[in-house]
Amino acid sequence: MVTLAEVAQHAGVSASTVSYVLSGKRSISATTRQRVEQSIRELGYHPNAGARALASSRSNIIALMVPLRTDMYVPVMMEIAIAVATTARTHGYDVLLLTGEEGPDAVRRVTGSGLADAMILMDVELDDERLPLLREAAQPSVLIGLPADTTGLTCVDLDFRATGALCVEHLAGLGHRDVAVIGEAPAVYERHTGFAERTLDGLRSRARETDVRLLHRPCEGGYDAMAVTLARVFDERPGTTGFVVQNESAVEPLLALLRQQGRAVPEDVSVVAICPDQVAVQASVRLTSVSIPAQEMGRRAVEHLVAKLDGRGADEVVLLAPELTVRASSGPAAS
Amino acid sequence: MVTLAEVAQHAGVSASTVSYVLSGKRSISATTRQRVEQSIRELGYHPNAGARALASSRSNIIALMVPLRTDMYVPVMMEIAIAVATTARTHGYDVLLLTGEEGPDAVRRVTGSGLADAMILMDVELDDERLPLLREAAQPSVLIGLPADTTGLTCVDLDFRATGALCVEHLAGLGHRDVAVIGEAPAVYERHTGFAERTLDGLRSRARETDVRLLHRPCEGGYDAMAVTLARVFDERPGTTGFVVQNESAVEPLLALLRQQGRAVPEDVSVVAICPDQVAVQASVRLTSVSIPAQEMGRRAVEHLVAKLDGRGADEVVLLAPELTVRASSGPAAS
DNA sequence: TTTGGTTGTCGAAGCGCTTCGACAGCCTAT
DNA sequence: ATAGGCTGTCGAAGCGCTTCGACAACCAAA
Repeated sequence: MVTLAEVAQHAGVSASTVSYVLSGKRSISATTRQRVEQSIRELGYHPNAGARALASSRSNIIALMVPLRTDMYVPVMMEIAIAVATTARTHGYDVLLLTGEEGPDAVRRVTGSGLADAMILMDVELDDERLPLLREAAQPSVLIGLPADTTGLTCVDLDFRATGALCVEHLAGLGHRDVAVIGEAPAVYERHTGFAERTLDGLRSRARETDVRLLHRPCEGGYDAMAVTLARVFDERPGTTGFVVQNESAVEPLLALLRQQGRAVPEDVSVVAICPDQVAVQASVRLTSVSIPAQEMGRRAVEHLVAKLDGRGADEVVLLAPELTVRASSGPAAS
Repeated sequence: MVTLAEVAQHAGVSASTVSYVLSGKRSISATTRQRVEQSIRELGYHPNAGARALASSRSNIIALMVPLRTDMYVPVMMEIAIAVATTARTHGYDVLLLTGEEGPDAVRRVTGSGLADAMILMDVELDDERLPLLREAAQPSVLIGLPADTTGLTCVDLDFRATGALCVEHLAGLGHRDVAVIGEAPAVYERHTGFAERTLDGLRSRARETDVRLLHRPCEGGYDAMAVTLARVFDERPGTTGFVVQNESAVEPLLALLRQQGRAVPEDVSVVAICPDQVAVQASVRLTSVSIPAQEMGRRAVEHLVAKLDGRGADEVVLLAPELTVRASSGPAAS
């Protein structure tokens, strides 16, 4: 294990000089810098992370809390996590992976131990237990998601209200009057996950404005659950011609069932999904969809955090504008 | 920020005593221990991670390298990652998330800086550039996956060879004579990912033994790619009655296409998938499948690592035995 | 009573780094 | 020539913890 002192000796300078070469916090003559850099390379020196953290009280680590459950949005979570990790690296940070399992304790542990300089939280509930801790914490944090009370917090999320509105608007514009919403699993609503409720909000308010009748049904993923839900939908509203699907794992089952019932997409029934683009283009019908900008969210979260760590940037709620891409699953309502 | 010294003062003991209470490395009288623990609680003390790492040269962090690409097995990767994180926590370790992006440099950075005490690598290629570094590293490591040369390494993986054999065996036992294998995307084979080749190996050798004719076709995920592939299969082997699918994102498209062509599953055609159980039961036909024990793999990897860190346990290759669950997608060959 | 072994506690050294103040050397303006 | 301001470098003090050796205090055996 090569140390700073050894590099200094090898280069014939003092330890502090080597440190300043590394950090760039004081000016160093070109010749000295080169000599030091040469020694670093020759000896294969890597600064010790612990020592650095201790001396500078900066760990250069960002903690990322991911939800423990894998009952929803797995690809989205993964994409966000990877975007966070790669973006963090470009700013010289590493990422610590925490699962939601520990809950508030994890926040205490991280803020108390100086393990991480900052935190990113995913899957935030409307009234999350962790929020008070974050407000008091010395370390900055960013939420991916939107809780009920955002004072003193910074959040990044898709504007799900606008997303809901956009979906209805699209279908209304095509002449659909009866629209069914296939929502997330009931459990998601029960734990008051913000995005699900906000989407519903957007759907409903725009439906009112455009004179669309809305039927909202939560739905577990999978074929069987979707079959039951779909039967109920057509039972209650036989004239349904439009679908908005928020549950990723209900999309393909829905398409299969519609096909099976002889309802053509998009001739008889239009489907709009809220899902990552990748899912939309891989489906058996290329789906008209509002994409979930997972990478963008991860990237933005890290950049906000880095700004805060550098003393720039203040608390702020960033809602990304939804974009609807028309593909092959939606068309004019049959009339 | 409360320090050890402050706790010591508050409890009326020396710093080292507090340290020994925390670590349990020396015996402490019950009364002293209680007094110290009381002070820790009252002051809300959390040991500083950096200081600890520096003094003990142990960071209590395990690095996890996940593949950057999300072109395959996303749910599996996610499940492994979460299993690693939760298992690590039960042993007092945190997990650092690294993406494959940096490649060998990431290994150097981690081993050089003492950032982590150990590493877990996913998505290992047959002849991975990172392997030589791992063999030399002071820190122990575990691979999830199986490279060509495993000397000096410890690996955990599903026995994909046996998995392939098991799939063929099941279909052969049902009387199928012409079996098509829908493989991973061509890129996966090109980069010599071990599991894909080993599966193929197992499929082929058992096919030879059971007198089954095999047709292997790599396939990008998605509906369109599957349609092209399927057309080719029936073109070349019209008598095909069995399918083994390794590419998760080809499963649902395959089922949809078969249905569309009027081929009933499992009456006309049997399908066996290699995928997580969750995917198998959520499909439009409940799939006969060999499950990928993602959680188990993550757990085993961590436990091996912890054993090594404790001075127990040696290098070893652990191949988990595959298990085939018969569901509704396979049945006797029509004859 | 002395000796020897435990048990529980303490003090001090040091892990490898950052950072502050000091200062030598030089250049420019007086 | 002198004062003042830069630049580039160094020494030393710590960051908060672990850990080693030392050593009182006690008990049991001789």
